[in-house]
Amino acid sequence: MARVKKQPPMSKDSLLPLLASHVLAHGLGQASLRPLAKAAGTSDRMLLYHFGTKEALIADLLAFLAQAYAATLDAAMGGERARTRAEVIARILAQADAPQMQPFMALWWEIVAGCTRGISGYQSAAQAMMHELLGWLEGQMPADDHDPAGGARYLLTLIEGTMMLAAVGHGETARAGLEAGLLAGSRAPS
Amino acid sequence: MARVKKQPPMSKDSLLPLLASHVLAHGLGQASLRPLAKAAGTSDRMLLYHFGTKEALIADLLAFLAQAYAATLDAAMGGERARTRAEVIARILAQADAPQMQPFMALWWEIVAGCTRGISGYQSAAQAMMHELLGWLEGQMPADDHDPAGGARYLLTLIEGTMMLAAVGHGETARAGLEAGLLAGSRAPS
DNA sequence: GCATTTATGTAGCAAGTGCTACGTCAGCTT
DNA sequence: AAGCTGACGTAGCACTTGCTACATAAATGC
Repeated sequence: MARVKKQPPMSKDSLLPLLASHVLAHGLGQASLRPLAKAAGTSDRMLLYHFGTKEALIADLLAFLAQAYAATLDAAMGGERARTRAEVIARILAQADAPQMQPFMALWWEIVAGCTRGISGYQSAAQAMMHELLGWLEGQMPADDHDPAGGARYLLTLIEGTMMLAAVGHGETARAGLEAGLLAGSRAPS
Repeated sequence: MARVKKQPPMSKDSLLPLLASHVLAHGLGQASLRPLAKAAGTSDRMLLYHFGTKEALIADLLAFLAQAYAATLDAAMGGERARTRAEVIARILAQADAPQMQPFMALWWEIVAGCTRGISGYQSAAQAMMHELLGWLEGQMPADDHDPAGGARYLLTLIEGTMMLAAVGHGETARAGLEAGLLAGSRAPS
């Protein structure tokens, strides 16, 4: 008799990737137990069995997503160093526009919104992602940069501002601003 | 007989301020008809009667909030011009930290998140708010600034990046970045 | 072999969701 | 006076929400 294949018994670790991809596709705010369960091939009952609470599930999920984000960043990391700060920004914005990053971007603003409402899991996940990005940025700074640490923070601020403006349809505004600010600033101002 | 005082018959215009203050206090994502109605002193039935649909209500509400935001900005506008870009930023960040702006900030990220999910009302409200802020910024630029238009866009990008980092608890990162970038850039870099 | 733990299914509950059906009562027109 | 329309209240519907009660089947320990 062909026995029904017993899949290895479904743990948090096996569920999280499925849940994560569903959240990346459909958003965090609309994530409720039954749809999540269907996406993972189980029932809401089982999600609560494994995670205890929806809140705990979301917290675990955010931690997992932060780690997935770090991995995606690492994968996109390659290439030699940029030579100017403007070049660093250009590269990163190109990366951020890549389709593989889009779901993360959409998710990101939901996380930021959650932070302002004071939910603890959100705040720690957001800080982890920012920390990761900042570390990556420092590594990307030009070799001859004076103050790479401060510069990375400065560029991070510019980048996040640009992403936000892009998210609300003011991408052109940000691009014009970078043009006027960074390039004018990096050239010798007479 | 003391007649029951007929209050002027409750229109969109009389409802919107009440709805807006409820949303500013409790968030946009959790706003459902019955709580909104209670905050406005009516029933869900009446909200739908006046606005037709929850979606339409939210759209009207966002438009109203954008206008309220503009008014709040105008009220905070006073004073003479700043002398350097760094001073402009410092003033605006001080304004943004003011308690009266806090509910708007909390709301703002929900709007941004909504934009990335493609809801039309969100996008137009967000663009209106950004347009307003950009206009205000241009008026605040130092009198002797070369390229005030481009500079305002640059500063807007920096400001929004700073606000986001602050929202997720990386406010220090942004402050350090501004210190390293703007101040170092405005001084003659030898 | 037997008992306990672990993993899973089925049903359901109380609360909340947007929205509708239907009745009522005032004011207005004719 | 009759009829109509706009403004409101009361009930309710179908559905979703997070979560629980209960049963069971398999794995595991002794």
